[in-house]
Amino acid sequence: MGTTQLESVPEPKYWHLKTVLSEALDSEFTVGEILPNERDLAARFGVARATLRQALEQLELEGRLQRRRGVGTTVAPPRVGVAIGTEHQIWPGTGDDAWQAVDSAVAAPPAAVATALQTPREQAVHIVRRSRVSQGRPVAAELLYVPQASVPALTAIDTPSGPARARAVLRELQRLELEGQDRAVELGSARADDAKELDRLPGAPVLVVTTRFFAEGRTAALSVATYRADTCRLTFGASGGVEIHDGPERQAS
Amino acid sequence: MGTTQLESVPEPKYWHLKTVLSEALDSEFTVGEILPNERDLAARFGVARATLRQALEQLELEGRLQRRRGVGTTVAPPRVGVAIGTEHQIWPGTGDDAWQAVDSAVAAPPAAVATALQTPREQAVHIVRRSRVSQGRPVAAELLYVPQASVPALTAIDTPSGPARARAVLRELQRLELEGQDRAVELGSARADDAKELDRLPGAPVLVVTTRFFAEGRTAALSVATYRADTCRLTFGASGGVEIHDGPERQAS
DNA sequence: TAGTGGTCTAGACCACTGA
DNA sequence: CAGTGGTCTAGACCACTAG
Repeated sequence: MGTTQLESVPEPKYWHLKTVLSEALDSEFTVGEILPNERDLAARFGVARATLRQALEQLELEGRLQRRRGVGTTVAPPRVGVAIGTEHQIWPGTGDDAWQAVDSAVAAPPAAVATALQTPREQAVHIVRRSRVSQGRPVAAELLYVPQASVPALTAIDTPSGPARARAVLRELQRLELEGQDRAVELGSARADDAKELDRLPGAPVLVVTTRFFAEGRTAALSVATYRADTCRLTFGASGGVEIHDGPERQAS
Repeated sequence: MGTTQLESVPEPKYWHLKTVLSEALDSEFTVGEILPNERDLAARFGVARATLRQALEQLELEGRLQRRRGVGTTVAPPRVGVAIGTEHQIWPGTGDDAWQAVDSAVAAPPAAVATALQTPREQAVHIVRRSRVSQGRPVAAELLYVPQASVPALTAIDTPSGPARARAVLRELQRLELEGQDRAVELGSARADDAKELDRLPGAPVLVVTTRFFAEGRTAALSVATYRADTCRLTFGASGGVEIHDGPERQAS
């Protein structure tokens, strides 16, 4: 019996470190400020650099910090609310929807995509690459898969390459009557190509938004958009966004 | 094995390892199968255990693996699609919506929550805890914040504690006319209490779904639900879900 | 109690950035 | 070029689970 040390579970050092740093960020740092380098920080807290890095990684995952090789660690601004749903209730590319067409090609889709599109495997589809920028920062990279059956007027020959070609595919797609759509959000890690476009390292955490567009009784297009998980908050519904989660907030502004 | 390092850019070992393991999971393992332990795997690939762990962590983040201390590493089943929006287009707790009321209390909310609710700081609110189970596994833990003004008929005294009290709050809430709602999804890391409920370690990656419920011209309730990011795919819209992202799929079955 | 994953250390070297 | 974060190593011990 004696002392009740029920929850005297030794808290991991990196967890405690994260808490301490998090509070320091709230009270002693401003957005954009550069933190001391990892070696100094580790020494200051009396831990190995790897342990310090474990705490920093968590904070970066939560959008509190931003780290760049060769530069340093800075205090990240609050996550930017990115609207999902409003500009996608319609065909992609309709109106100026914050997306910018980058490129387009005709190629066989990944197996999983072919399954969702209900097209035979090895059946080439249009693949349109788009990127989304918000407040001057790249926030998302998208691959849009469009079966050739959805844009029958397009022939591979008479269209230019690059952004113009991508826009041509989107334009043709908009001729169909959109009957519905389907969306899913899950956590993923950035592929090398997406990472480059998002200005992150490969493997960076991303929110993968998969959207199926239905028309003519089938899946007429499939969008796979990867959003930077560290800097983005995906918002759904009418108003702009919610400024909430569990952690303490930076400021009211 | 001899590593193919003939790439122009030296690919990190853990990244290459992850690719190799991912392909092995597709071809040589079945769901639920136990992998060799980390020390053996590291030796087999000729890397340090920390490096091997970096690859495993990525695969776990992507929902390919499941690791449990004291047990081992197993091949995870495909992510379960969890519907968001359908059972939340209405007041929480309406119908049997897969959520289970756990507990309830009256306390001062976190500062960020008070801001969103537009209630004065230090103003106590009802806090209802619910958990969501899908296919026998806990997938989400929710904290629902309800200002006392939204449920005026409730007095703190005459209601029992525990689940019954939680259900009473929900029941009162449903008397209001829901005027709209607002949702946001972002990446977070599990707090200690949520982690315990989700059967994960603190800091585990979670998808935080924040929903504001509007009634009587104000925010009548705020829900903060944390979903296991490793096992969940949040689905929106009509049909059940999409089975797609970039990675190769396990099997159709 | 044996075996697992989780944490931690104290180094080393590499890739990248900016002056 | 110097300084940063990113990768990697070879250990050690701890917390947890199950037989």
